[in-house]
Amino acid sequence: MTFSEENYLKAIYHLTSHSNSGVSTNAIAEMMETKASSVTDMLKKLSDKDFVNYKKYQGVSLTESGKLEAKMIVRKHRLWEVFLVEKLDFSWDEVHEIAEQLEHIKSEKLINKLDDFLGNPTEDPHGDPIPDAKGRIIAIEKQLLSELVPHQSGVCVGVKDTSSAFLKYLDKQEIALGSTIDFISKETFDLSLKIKVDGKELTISNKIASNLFVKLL
Amino acid sequence: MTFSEENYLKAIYHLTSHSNSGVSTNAIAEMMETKASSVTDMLKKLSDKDFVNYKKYQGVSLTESGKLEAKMIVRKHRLWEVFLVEKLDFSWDEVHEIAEQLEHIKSEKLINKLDDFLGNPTEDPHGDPIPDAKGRIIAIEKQLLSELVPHQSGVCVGVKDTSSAFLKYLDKQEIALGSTIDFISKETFDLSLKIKVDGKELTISNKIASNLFVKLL
DNA sequence: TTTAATTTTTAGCTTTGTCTAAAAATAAAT
DNA sequence: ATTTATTTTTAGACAAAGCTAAAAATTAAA
Repeated sequence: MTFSEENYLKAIYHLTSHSNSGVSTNAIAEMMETKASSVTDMLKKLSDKDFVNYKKYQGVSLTESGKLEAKMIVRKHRLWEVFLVEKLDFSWDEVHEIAEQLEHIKSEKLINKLDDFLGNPTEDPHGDPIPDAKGRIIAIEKQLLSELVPHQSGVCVGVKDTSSAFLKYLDKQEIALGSTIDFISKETFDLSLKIKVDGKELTISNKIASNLFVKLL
Repeated sequence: MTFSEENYLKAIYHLTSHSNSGVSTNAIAEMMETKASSVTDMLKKLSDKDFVNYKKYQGVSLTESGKLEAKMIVRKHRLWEVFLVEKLDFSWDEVHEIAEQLEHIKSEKLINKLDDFLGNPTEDPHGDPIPDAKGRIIAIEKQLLSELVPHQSGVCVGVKDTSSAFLKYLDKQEIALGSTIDFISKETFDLSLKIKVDGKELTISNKIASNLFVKLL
């Protein structure tokens, strides 16, 4: 399995995980920052290897085998992110790029030993679940902060947007995984939210709120 | 810099490190398990990028810039090997292949943080020196066990052959880095050596002795 | 010092993954 | 229900890195 094939599988996995139907050639091209024609070529190859169900013009979905492969790549990516943050003291906005490289290292023994070394974590530094060695995922119950109604409270358990810009914003506002968030009120004009983060009052835009996952208290 | 370019630089580095003259196309081809024609192609590319001094039919050597690149790859390889053995509990015969992949991960920050995390080791699990961030190498004084004369003693500080077969043999004989080795006598017929390893008497072939580095006591 | 053997390079082909441009299929709109 | 727009696929080209086979240069041998 080449790096490129792995990246396609991962992209298809992420595009289909939240909407269990097929995904379009264009959607993959956009996510991979490549051209639709390149995607078509790769889909043929992945289809030959039975990693995807592909019929011309009909979109594509992962086979069981493709899904497992994709999960193993995600597993590696997220475990390496934990390593970088927990052991090497990287901040959560720096780890994605490096993990993009590390996720392609091939050694099952390595990844399972790394998993043990890290204490078998179930979430990565952004709150995303880490598949186990068999591809099982324990999904935590969580919702977007923007979906709450005033006077509800929760603990910050994840971010939807993992861009460096967003994560650095959160650092500046001292919002981190584990922070307690009390939803005080919503401004009807711009949908901005008044919240308390670990007791400290703060106003955030709706865009911020719709990228923060919380677990209700 | 591609993986392939990095692998060529590394090969040329290893081939020239112990004999500071140029190296032949064929020697590189043999080390890389590829064809001479492929080597020629790559040498042109590396020469264009000023990593090697190359003139047709005249052999090749590394430029300063090429040597530094090569050392950084060796640095990464050996630091990852330390990580695998010290932190993930791999044995010294398992780490080479995985480090061959990890050495190509691109992030200076990563490798320097890893270096610190490991306590800035100066040797890898096989006793080979680890270049520092600037490419400096502290060479330990060592010689092959086969070069000693009877009644000399030393501490095992490295192996020349790092093949899995050899390392597993050493494990079986309980010879490890740090073992004290007393050279008792040499058999004139087959040049085999009678030695004591941490006090325990043992006979080893000359082939074994000429792949073990010791530091004289 | 020619001839023979070896080494190295060139020329041309293959595969992988990408691209552009054009054709075909599907979806949307009048 | 056509026409128009969009999406997707095909066809053909390109760069990277490898290969084989043949040519050129170097080295060794007679």
